[in-house]
Amino acid sequence: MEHPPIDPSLGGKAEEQETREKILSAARQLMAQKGYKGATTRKISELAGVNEVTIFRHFKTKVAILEELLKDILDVRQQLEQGIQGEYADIKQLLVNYARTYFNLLVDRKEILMICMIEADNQPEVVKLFSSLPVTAVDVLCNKLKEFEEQGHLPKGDPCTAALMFISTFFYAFMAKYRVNVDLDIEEEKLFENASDILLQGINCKKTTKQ
Amino acid sequence: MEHPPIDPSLGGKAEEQETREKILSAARQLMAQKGYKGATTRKISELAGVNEVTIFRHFKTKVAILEELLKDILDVRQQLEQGIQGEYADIKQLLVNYARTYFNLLVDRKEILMICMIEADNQPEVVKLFSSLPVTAVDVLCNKLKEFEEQGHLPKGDPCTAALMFISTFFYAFMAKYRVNVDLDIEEEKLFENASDILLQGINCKKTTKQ
DNA sequence: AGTGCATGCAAGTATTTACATGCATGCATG
DNA sequence: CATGCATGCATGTAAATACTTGCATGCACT
Repeated sequence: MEHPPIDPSLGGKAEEQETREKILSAARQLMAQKGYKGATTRKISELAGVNEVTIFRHFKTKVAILEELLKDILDVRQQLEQGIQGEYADIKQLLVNYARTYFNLLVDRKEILMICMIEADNQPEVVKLFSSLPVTAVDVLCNKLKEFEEQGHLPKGDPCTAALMFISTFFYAFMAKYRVNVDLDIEEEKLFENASDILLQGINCKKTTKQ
Repeated sequence: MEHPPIDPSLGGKAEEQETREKILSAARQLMAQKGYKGATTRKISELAGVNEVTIFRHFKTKVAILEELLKDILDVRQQLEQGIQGEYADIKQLLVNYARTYFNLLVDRKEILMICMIEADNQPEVVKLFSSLPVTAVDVLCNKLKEFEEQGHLPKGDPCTAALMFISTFFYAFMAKYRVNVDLDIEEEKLFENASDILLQGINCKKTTKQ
């Protein structure tokens, strides 16, 4: 019923794109909440504001919608590595920045991540997609910490566990906020900062750090 | 078809209890994997090795099964507090012990926790049940750390974030292992210990701690 | 004016699913 | 032996669900 703005660069496809996007968006939202089975094609069509048949004109089957949605998780490593490459005043600033980058990546993909989590056992490939984000985040951070250790900027330790703890913290904060709606009683920026402090100094350590 | 061993203490109810338990166990397993909708009464009956009708002789409706399952999460605080009360050689030992206690509590309830996570948006009360475990774990640990700070065993800091980081680590490890089947490349006991070390000393700190 | 294309609407189909009913079986206990 | 009780089995039902088909509408572009 809606018609495309006259935009020659899009050809005649603007309308099609729009409905397709509306369907995908509605499906993403519903599947994240209710799971694949809970997101019926009827509900999707209602939320998208289109007729149910229209869904099947755009997607051969319901799983095709899911498969389309799942394409959005990939290529995360690059963004994470970018967030860790720049110049920072000190390691703490790097950590705070990395925490923010990672948390925002999670939030940007929250619906798809939820779908993967919920559907983990029904769609096996989904597992890899889901886990790839935190696993990559741990890996990238771990490598950076190792680098610091080799350069003498950090004492030798267990960078993998450290990275795991750091990433876990924001993974949990993310789940608490967007899946379970628990209030953690701490602002995100404050959490990034305090967690970075604790990761660096621990809770039992005098603050005697250089730089 | 099976008949109860002659056990007067159980009266004539042993048989009934047994099938009931078989149904609950099958439902727990399936719902944790496939979600509430994915666990059809037919599949439950097959896994339980009973006839589908038998399910409805024991439970009025399918949700009644779910409700029954959800009763198992409660009363966690007591167990967590017990695990933190005893005498320990040093704070690190206390942390390692607490980590183990918490992780085991998660593992013991893994199916129900997964169900809660998956069904979070469909069964609203479920959310509270699910979140209660990590939230309580953070709370109990946070209180203990505050106590240490007041007694001068730890410098003043941010015990809440510290507790959150610690609990998050094992929450993530738990999810990785039991939901996503990711191998973290570290044994659990080792993880408990290394995480405790890092929480206490950080990664940028000379080991000059009294305990 | 005419053609194509995306969509809406009404109706239908085959399957799945939660749940019901009636009947038969077999053990246990009085 | 008789009664009760838990279960199996066959069958049924009403709703939901993924997906189909046929037809009408209205905009866009030629």
